[in-house]
Amino acid sequence: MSRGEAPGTGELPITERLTEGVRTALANAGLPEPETCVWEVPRQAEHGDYATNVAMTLARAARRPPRQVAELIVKHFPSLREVERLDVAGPGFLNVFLSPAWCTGALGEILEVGDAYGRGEGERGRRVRLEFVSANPTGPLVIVSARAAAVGDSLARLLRAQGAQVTTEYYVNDAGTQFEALARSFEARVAQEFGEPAALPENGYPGEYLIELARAYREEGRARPVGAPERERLEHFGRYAVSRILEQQRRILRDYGVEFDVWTSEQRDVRDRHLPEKVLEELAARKLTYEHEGALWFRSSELGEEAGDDKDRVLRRSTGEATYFAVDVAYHHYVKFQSADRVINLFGPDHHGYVPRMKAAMRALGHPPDAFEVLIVQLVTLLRDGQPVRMSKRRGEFVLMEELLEEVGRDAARFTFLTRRHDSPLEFDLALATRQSAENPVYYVQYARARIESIYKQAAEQGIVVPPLGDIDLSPLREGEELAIIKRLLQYPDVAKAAARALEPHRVAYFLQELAGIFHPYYKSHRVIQDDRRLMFARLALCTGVGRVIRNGLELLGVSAPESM
RNA sequence: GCGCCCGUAGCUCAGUUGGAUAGAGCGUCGGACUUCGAAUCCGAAGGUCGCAGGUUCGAUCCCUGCCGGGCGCACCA
Repeated sequence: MSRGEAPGTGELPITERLTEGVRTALANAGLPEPETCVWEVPRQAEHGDYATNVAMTLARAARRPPRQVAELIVKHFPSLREVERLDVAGPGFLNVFLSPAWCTGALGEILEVGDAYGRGEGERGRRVRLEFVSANPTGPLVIVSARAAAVGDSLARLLRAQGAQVTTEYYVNDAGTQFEALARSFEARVAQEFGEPAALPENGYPGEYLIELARAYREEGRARPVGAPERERLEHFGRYAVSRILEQQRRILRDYGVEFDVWTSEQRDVRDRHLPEKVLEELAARKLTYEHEGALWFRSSELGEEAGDDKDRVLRRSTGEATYFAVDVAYHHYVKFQSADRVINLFGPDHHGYVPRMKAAMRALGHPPDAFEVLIVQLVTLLRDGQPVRMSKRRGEFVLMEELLEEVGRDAARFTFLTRRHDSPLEFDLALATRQSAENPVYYVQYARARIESIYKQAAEQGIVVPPLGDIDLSPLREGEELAIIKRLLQYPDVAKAAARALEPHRVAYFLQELAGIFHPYYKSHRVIQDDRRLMFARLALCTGVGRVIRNGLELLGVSAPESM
């Protein structure tokens, strides 16, 4: 049942057509309509290509046994060219068997849609603000940032592919105590560079990179603000260090394939615009603040069960200075929500205790509960030959994102991060990853695409002229494996859509592995290039479809799909 | 002590809003290159889904308790 989709975006995913069929059948049978109709791909072939439990969920409302509901659906199901047969099975499952002829025809549609295959409209009209990485500009990026960057960037791609308007953002904490600690540390390093005795401050940053930065500073012949007031000196050294460190971070991220639409400065875009003061007034006007012992508190514990925090939080210290929390609330309310109706943040696990107060604040300021989402990207435990590599910025020892990329490569790193759920901790063995890089699943997927290109190259060398894809007769595709591959390709739009909805890129990664996992054996046991021209062209078309979906899928993950490896 | 996340094959992890006989990769063992790329393929072994209850037609999934691991509980960020 087409709804007149815009050209180039393809037909509705197969499951949506089946759902339409079920709704029609229920209406014809005079039964109540379900809110949703969930389709799953059964593990066993005898259970069909798709199955739904809708009859079971509807049994109560229909006041009939599940199997009877299922039988009524079958009886009143409209005749769709997609469907060959409907079965009622087990306690009341509805099993759908797709029509082989329709499937091979659908391959033609996939080829026609091309790089738009798998795109959808589910998120059309939504403006999403997506923030990730946002590491403090106090040092180089480490491994967790690589994970967050992979997840965040892929989420942006997934949401955009579903029609959302996404702004990716890197928030720079270039103010506050950490900024000050950086400035003091750097000032000390510069002094040392000029041969003066200077000690790092108590909570300073001891890493090598500040020494290198100090050398660069001296070589540039900068005028040191010796004797200037402390505030000026810290501003001078802090700004210099932050801008250089950010430059480096941005370069590494770009090499990783991640570019941000917006780099927001806490100082310039929030504090200098006096947004914290403004938001305190707004919260006060809503009677959500109170004074206690000279500080201003937010009644975060009184905002209802779901939105509430376990205690109230300080917004303005007794010194008169706004807390990090207050600045963050202002930043979200005035900056992020000004240009978006959905705000998604990726945080590290050390910030998860921070989430309830932020949610409480967003809700207090009138944003719908689900408009503000936080995804916790769990830690990466780094191992080298089974031994944990401890990471601590304070102690100045860590494994850098740069080193990771050198050792295992961009594609392998991204794919590895994206084959895990973002909220599950991940163990990454560097030595193992390097040694096994040839067997890494990412190459398995990429190889399938490269192989397909290779077939075309081979065909060209033999002087075979392949007709335009649209002119190829696909009906010779009769093998079970061929049909299975096409059916898998047909699942792709549902996978892409579900991954975007659930904010789970790993679904795409697993799908691609499975697709490659049925393509490689097929390639091994069936010749593409052969004397039977009709069959050869049909198989070439099938290969093109596989390559197309692999490319589209890897694109969503930000992983390359080279023509040859 | 309180809160959040996590316990699935030797290891690293999937398991689609509760579905039918729990999967993949790596590792191990045994096979396959004179034919489109062997970064591949074929086969085998490997499980009390942490433990114990509960909810129902049905639980790896939901609820309760316990055990084990991670993280958080600032007028830090």
